[in-house]
Amino acid sequence: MTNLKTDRRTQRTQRILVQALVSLMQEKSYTAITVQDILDRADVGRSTFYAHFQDKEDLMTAVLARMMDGLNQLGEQSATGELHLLPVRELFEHVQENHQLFKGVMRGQGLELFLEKGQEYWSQKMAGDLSTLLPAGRQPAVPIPVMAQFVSGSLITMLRWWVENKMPYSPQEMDLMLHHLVLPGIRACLEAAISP
Amino acid sequence: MTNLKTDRRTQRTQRILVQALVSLMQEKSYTAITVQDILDRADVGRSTFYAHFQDKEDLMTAVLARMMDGLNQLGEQSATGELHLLPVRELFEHVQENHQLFKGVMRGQGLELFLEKGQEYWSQKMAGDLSTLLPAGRQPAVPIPVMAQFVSGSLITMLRWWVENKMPYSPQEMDLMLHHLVLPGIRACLEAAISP
Amino acid sequence: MTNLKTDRRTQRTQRILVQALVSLMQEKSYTAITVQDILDRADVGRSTFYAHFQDKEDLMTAVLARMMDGLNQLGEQSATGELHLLPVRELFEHVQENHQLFKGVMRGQGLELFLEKGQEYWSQKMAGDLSTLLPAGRQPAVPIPVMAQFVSGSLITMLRWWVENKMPYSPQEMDLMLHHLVLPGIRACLEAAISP
Amino acid sequence: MTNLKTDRRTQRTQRILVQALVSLMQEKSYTAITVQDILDRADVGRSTFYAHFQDKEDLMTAVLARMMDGLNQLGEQSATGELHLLPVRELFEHVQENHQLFKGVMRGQGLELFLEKGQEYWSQKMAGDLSTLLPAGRQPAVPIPVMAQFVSGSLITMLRWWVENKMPYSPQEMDLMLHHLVLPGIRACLEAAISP
DNA sequence: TCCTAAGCGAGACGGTACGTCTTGTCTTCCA
DNA sequence: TGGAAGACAAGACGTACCGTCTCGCTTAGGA
Repeated sequence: MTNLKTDRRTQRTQRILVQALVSLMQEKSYTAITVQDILDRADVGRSTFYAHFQDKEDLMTAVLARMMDGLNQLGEQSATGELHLLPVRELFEHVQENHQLFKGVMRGQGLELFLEKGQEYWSQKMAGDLSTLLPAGRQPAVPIPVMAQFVSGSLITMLRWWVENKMPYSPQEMDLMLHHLVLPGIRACLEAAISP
Repeated sequence: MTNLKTDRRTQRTQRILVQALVSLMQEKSYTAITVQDILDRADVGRSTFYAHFQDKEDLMTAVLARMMDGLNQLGEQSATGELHLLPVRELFEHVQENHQLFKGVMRGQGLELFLEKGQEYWSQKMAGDLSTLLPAGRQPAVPIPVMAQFVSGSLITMLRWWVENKMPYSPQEMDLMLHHLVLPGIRACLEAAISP
Repeated sequence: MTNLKTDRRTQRTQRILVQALVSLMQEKSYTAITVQDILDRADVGRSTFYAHFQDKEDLMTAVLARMMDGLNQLGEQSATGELHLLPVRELFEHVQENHQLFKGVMRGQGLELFLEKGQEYWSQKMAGDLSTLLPAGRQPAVPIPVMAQFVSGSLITMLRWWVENKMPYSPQEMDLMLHHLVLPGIRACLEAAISP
Repeated sequence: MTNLKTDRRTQRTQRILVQALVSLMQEKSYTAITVQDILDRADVGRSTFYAHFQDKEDLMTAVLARMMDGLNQLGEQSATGELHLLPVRELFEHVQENHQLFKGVMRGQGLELFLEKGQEYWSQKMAGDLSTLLPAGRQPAVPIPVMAQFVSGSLITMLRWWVENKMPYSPQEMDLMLHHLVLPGIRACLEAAISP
């Protein structure tokens, strides 16, 4: 079988392309980057690009998937306390280290993709966590999906605001403030749950 | 003076163009709309368009400004109770009536512009309202701008989620849920304010 | 009656426009000149221009008519010897004095108009002169219109070449050379005329 | 080498474009032809056009170069007698066969290009031929370049007149008449040459 | 060792949209 | 009330990208 070789080459090319896009996004916004820019940076032919990805957006999706994987590992590592729902500090630290990249991601059309993927990812995670926190056999005052959306939305909103405004607070402070703002509402809604 | 005539014509043209874009956004996303589409719909020459707006984005800004003006009036009308910070119900009702338009606005590159303008608008409004609620001579546990960003972010996030998911709850319910989720955090932060 | 005043204004406007085009053609070719350029130079509104001339070409025709009138006067002044058919020296002298203008006229689309008008003008003049030189009741070896076309064509061709090549000979020399080249052929054709 | 393929494709595209322009010029004047017209006729994309030619004029130059090549071959074939300087009959015959094309070439801005290229081509050819006819070590009464310009100018002038006036004489007649008109002058100037 | 099929670079191509530019018309104001 | 000012529709221009394609080169695995 030729597949082994093929697969290895294939994966290498895709990795190179992803890296090229990441690298370019440190310099300009996703929208401003042309396919040609990526080809030049990756030293890859046009047809090769389109053999691996449908279009620029498809490649961006792969980039975001990688990012999400990275963030995911953060969550795994940190122990999740009672209502310490999200590894906020770790998240902000990680973003701080790659703030150029995140700035690129959050400008132009990339923003929509990021919001979509990010929201989806965190809100599902949230939904799961919240379910376990809910006393068995009770209905929360606000449906779980809405709460999940609220939490993940707040998180991403603040993240975006933080990066756009040159990270005026430390990750530790952001963690504290976010929990101050979000937790009371969540706790109230969980406690106010109604027995069915 | 020639200005009277000129101004009247000028305003008429700009209004027509804005209406054309709004009308088109009921049908497809902002990104998918071509300048030519707008010209055809508005029955306007290409050069005329570029005489009034730098590009499509510039026109979109004008559209959003109009929208914000419309929303602004909602806020004026409703009496603002103690912590009934935002006219959430009215807002969701208004969006419900124009949900096609809002869907268009929130897709593609329009989203970024909408978030930018919307966030800015609501968060400034919030910052003002919160200041008045803060007991005089006290520092809140979380800086006002952060709180304002949190509230307006939650609002817009939920709005977006609501429209994208086919408005599964009534405006009244959304108002209730949002206040359940947001207010406890705000109240806590304001009460936890520290005397300087 | 307003006609007097009106006519005077009308003529004044037309004169200003003609002068504006002439003035501009000292700087760039007829083709490169836009109607807007003319309006700016003449300090005249757009509609005014189109009230007086159909288009740029129409104005150019007026300019050329003026030029032809000027050249015509040259012909009148000089005594026409036996076969000294054309006032070549005077013509080249006149062109030399306005060579910037003529350069402009002979570039771009202006060339076509110039050739058309110039050819027509000179060749008709030629046709008349040649008829008188032809012994009565004889047919020339070459039809008069062809001869006229030949002479006027040679003249304009040489004129064009002379200006384009920075006028390498004096008007006196050009006169001499042209007559050396053209006259023998004409004389031969007239003498070889056949009795009908 | 990849060049072979590329060159072959490149030449094919350029040929198609040239043919498209030629084909269109049978129908309307060069000036009236749009780049889009050419693209449609050639079934070629806009960018492809601009990859091969700077603009419409550039393509026109290529068309004229082809025409000149065609005319050149006429000259090669015909034996050049003593003072039978130019293959006039063959030239007029060739033009007669393609008179639609030539009419298109000689209208609008194409005329200037045609005159430029044509004059240049024939006058250089003439200059060469005349030099060989000049008795060695003699100076002609009129400089060779001037004579060459005169001959080629007369030729093109008559050609233009002939086509514009619906070709009222046969190529054979035009040949005869042109030689009647041009040769005496040339012969005189060559004979009047002065020993240096 | 040679052969062969796949991955790949290079880049020509058709197509679409852009923002600029110029033209000739048309409307509105002003003297 | 007739002429000037200039906004406008129309549409061509040259540029920039896109996604498709054709072509040889390279290279690794099986014969």
